[in-house]
Amino acid sequence: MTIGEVGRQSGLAPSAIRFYEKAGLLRTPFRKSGRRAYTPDVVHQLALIRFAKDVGFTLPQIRLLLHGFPQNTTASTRWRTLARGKIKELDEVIGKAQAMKTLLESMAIKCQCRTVEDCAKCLATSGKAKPSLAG
Amino acid sequence: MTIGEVGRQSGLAPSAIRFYEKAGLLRTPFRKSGRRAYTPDVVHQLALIRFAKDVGFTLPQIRLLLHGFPQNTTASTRWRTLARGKIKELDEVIGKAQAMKTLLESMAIKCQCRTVEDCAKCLATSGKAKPSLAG
DNA sequence: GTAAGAGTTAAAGTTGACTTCATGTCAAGA
DNA sequence: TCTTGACATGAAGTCAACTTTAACTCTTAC
Repeated sequence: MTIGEVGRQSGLAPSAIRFYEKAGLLRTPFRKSGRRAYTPDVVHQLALIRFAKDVGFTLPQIRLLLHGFPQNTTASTRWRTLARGKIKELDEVIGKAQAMKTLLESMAIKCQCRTVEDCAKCLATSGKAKPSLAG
Repeated sequence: MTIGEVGRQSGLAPSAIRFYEKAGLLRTPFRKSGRRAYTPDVVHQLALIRFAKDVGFTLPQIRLLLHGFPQNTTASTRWRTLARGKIKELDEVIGKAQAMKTLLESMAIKCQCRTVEDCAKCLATSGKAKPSLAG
């Protein structure tokens, strides 16, 4: 398969496929007169990469998942190892977003300020009571 | 106050304060022999900017909040107007992150694949049943 | 034989919110 | 007076995950 065909089947731009290759996610395929000649299983590999991206992994993390463990490491072990940290990250994202939403809703409901300058002073005086988002 | 003092009081780098000025969040202050000379209320304004950032607004949105409405628009109206869209965005973020987490947990629990290549094929065959994250 | 279309590369551009750098000015303290 | 430190500016660098561009090669169809 040419890189164009792989792109159509996987829904990716050829440039993205080349990029994944350079990033170490895909092995360099055979070349036929200079051009990449893929076997069809690369489409599965790309689907896996997409799935990993969908659950939040970065490209370096996906490279780790694919090629960063001792060779006899099972896939389930690889997933579990990486999933632990990522689930933590996701919990943080969720918590932070919920805190932001709460803060925003209470602001939209309770703010009686006439000018934004009033808000600035209001925040300064009530600042200590505000829930913190830091972390 | 010099920009350094403002930075120390607001917890921001002077470069960030200059950046906010250029981005249209802060009005250009008076100059004393070329240097920015601030009145203390800029610290409140910066606290407000930080708060807006904390609840998820981008700098262009904050500029809108501060200077993008007719002058007699109340602060509460400004907040409500901008909060509506942002809350929607946050709901999407939360939903997406929760979906990612669910997918990741089920992967970590249920994956029995020996190699990651098996995962790739497994995803290809069961792909239609997978919950979509698109959107 | 030639033109269109797809492939190749390396390098630069994109977005957001800044920081860092290079270079220059200025002011206060010893 | 001289040094040190803070300030000024504009340009370039940062991160992620690609895309776009420029310049070139190669295949295929006519």
